[in-house]
Amino acid sequence: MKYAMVLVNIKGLGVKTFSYLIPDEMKDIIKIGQAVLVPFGRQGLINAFIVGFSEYIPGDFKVKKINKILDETPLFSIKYLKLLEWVANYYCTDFVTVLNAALPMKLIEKNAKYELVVSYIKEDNKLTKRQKEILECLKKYKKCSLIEFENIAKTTRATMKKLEESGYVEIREEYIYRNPLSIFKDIETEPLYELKGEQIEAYEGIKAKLKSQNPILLHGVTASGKTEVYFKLIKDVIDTGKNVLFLAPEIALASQLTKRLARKFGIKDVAIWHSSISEGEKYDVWQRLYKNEIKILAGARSAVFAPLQNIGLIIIDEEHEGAYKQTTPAPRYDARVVAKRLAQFHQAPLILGSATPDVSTYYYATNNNNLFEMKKRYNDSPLAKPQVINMQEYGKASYKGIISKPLQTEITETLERGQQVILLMNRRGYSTYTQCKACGTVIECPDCSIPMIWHSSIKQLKCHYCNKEMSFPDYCPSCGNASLATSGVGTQKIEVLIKELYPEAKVERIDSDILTRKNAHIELLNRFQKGEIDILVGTQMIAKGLDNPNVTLVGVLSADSGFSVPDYRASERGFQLLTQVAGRAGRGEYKGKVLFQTYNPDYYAFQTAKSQNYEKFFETEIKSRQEFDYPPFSQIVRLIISSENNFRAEKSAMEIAMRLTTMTEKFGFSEYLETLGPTPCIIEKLNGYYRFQILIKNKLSQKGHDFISKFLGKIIMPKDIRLAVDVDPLDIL
DNA sequence: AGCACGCCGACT
DNA sequence: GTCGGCGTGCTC
Repeated sequence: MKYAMVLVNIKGLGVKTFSYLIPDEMKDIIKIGQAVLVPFGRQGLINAFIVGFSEYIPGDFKVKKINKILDETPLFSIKYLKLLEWVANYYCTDFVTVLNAALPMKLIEKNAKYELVVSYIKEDNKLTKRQKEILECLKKYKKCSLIEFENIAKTTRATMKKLEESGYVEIREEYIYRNPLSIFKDIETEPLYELKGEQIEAYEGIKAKLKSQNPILLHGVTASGKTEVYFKLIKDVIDTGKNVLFLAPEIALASQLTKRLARKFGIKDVAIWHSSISEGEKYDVWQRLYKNEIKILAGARSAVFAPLQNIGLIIIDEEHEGAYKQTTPAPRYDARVVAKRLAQFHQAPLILGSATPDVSTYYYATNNNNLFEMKKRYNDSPLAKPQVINMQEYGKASYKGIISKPLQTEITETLERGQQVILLMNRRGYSTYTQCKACGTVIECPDCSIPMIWHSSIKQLKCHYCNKEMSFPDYCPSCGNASLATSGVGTQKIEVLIKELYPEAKVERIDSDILTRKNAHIELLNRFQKGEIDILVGTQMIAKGLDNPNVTLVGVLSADSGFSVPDYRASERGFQLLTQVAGRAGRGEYKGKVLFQTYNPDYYAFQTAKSQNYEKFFETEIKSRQEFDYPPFSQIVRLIISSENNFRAEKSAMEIAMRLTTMTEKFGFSEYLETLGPTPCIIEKLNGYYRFQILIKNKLSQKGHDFISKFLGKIIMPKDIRLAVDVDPLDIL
C-alpha cells in the first residue's frame, strides 16, 4: 500500500481525513489505529491517526510523507472502524462526523499521556530552611504530581529542579490513570441476590437464547426486579472471561447503575462512560478498555462507541427511552441500533429491557420468539389500577376547573395517612398560551412558530424551544386592545393551586425550569425520598425511577395532553408516560392509588393505559402502524430543509424532493421508496429558521437505503440553506 | 482556525 | 503607484 488515510483534528476545520505517503521504512509496521505525526499546512507537525490504506489518492494534490509513528500499539481496531463506517452509512452522514462523535477529542488532539511526578529521596543538613520545609511537605506523600505538589508546597519548578539535581528528590514521567469512579472509594461490597419466581424463569429463558442474532426483550412491569436478572446474567458472562456493556438512558441513571455494579462486581472491574466525564478521564478509560482491563462498562448512549474488548453481553435498560437517540448534532444515531450491530460484530447477545417497550422492539421480539415477560412486582405489591376521572363530568365541580373533587378527596386522605403524593402535569410554565380576548391572537415567539408561555416565577413569557424571554405585553400586538390573558395549565399553576388547597402540606415542583442550580432536582428528589415533601408536582421527570414506598397516590392532571400531539408516535409516548408514572404508586407495603383526569376517556391508548395492559395497547397500535405503513413496517428518513428565508427554504426543499422522486424512478426504487412532501414542518419556524420537511418511507429495503444514503451524500447545499437528515426520527414535528 | 491570495479605495 | 481593508478559499 502506497498511501495512508490519516485522521487529523484542526481547530476550526474539525476532524477530517487526509492522504499521506507511507515511507518505505514504515511499510512493515504501520497499522490502522496507530498515532502518527504528519506535516500539515503551515502548522508544522501535528498528531494524526491511521484510519485506512489505499493505492491511490482521491484527487489531484501534492502529497506529503508521514513523519513518524508515535506508538506502535494501535488505539482502535479495524473492527471498530468498520462499525463506525456502518453507522455513517446507516445514518446518511460521512465517516468523519461519526468519528468525531465516537472518539474522545483528547485522543485525536494530544497524545501526551505522561505526567511529571515527584518523589522523596533523602534530606540532610546542607539544605536551606525553605528547602527543608518543602521536603517535610513532600514526605507526607509517597509521590505526587509535580504540578500539584508545586501548588501544595507553594514552590516553583526551578526550586524543584535544583532539589532534583542535588539528589534530594526524584522527578520522572509517569502515567497516572484518572479514575472517574474515585468518588465511590469507600464503597461497600454487596452480594448478588437470589432470584425468585418470574425472575428465575426470565433468567433461564434468556440463558437459552444467548446465541440469538436478534435482540432479546425483557418486558417486566415496573418494580418487577429486572436489574437482579441483569446482574445474574452479567456474573455468568464475566465468569467466562468476556466483558459487558450496560447502557442506561441518561447520565444520572448511568451513575446510579455504575455504583450498584461497583458494589456487586468490585470497583476495579467497572468503568463509566458518558458525555460529561472529562476528556482526560475518557482518554484514560479508553486506554484501559483497549488493554482489556475493564470487565463492565456502564454508560449513556455515547458508551456504545467506547472500545470495549471481547464483548460477551450488551444490556440496554429502559430501552423505550428517547434519550438513546441523539437528536442534535449529527450523527443522529440511536444507541440501540448501533448496539445491535456491535453485538453482531462480537457475536454477543443484546438484551433490551423495559416495562413499556418501544412498539417496534416488541414487534420484532415477538416475531423472533425472543420475548420474556415478568408480570408481577418483585415484592408482590399489587400494581394500582388507575381510576379515570372524566373531566367532562367532573370539570364543573373541580377546583378552578383543574383539580377534580375525587382527586382532592384522595389527596386529603393520603395526607391524613401521612403518605406522599405525586402529581404529573406534562407542561412547564404557568399557562400554555397567551391570547387576546378581543381578536383571538395568540402571542408567538418572534423566532419560532410556538406560543410563548407565561412563567410566573420569573414574570416573563418564555419560548420552550429557543428559550427566548420577553415581558408580558400591555396591549395586543395585533388589535391594540388591552385584553391579553393567559390560558391553559402548566406545572407552575398546579403548584399554586395545590398550595391554595392544602396550605398545611409541603409542596414542591420539579421540572426543567428549576434546573438552574446544578443538581437542584436531585436534592428535591432526595428530600422527597426522606419524606420532607408531601406533594411533588412535576413534568415527566418525576415519572421515571422514583422508588419511594411511601408514595400511595399518583394523580395525572391532564392525562390526554400527550396523545393530542400530531405525530405517529404520540399514542405510544402517552401510553408509556402514563404506565411509568402509575408504576410509582404503592411500591411498598401500602396499597397505591392512581387517578387519571381526562376529557377523552374512551380513547384506546388511554383505555389500555388505564388497565395497564401493554399487549392490548400493542395490538391496536401495531394495526394502525401497518395500515399507514409506519415503523416497524417501514423505515422513515426525515429531511429538514431550513433557512432564514422562507421562500428559499421552500424552493430548495421542492428541488430536493423533485430530484429524489426522479432518481427513485430512474433507478427503479419506486417499489420500495415513497417520497412525501415537501411540507412545512409542524413547527414551521424554529430559532428564526423556516423549516420544510421531506419524509422518505422505505419499505425495509437495504438497497433502497443505500440509494438514499448515496443520494444524500452527493447533495451540496447553498450556504444559506441547511439540510438535516434524521434516520428513524423520534418525532416528525 | 490561521494564513495567503486577490481585488478595490485612499493616500504619501 | 502601493498600502492595507477584509472576503474567499485551502490545508493531503
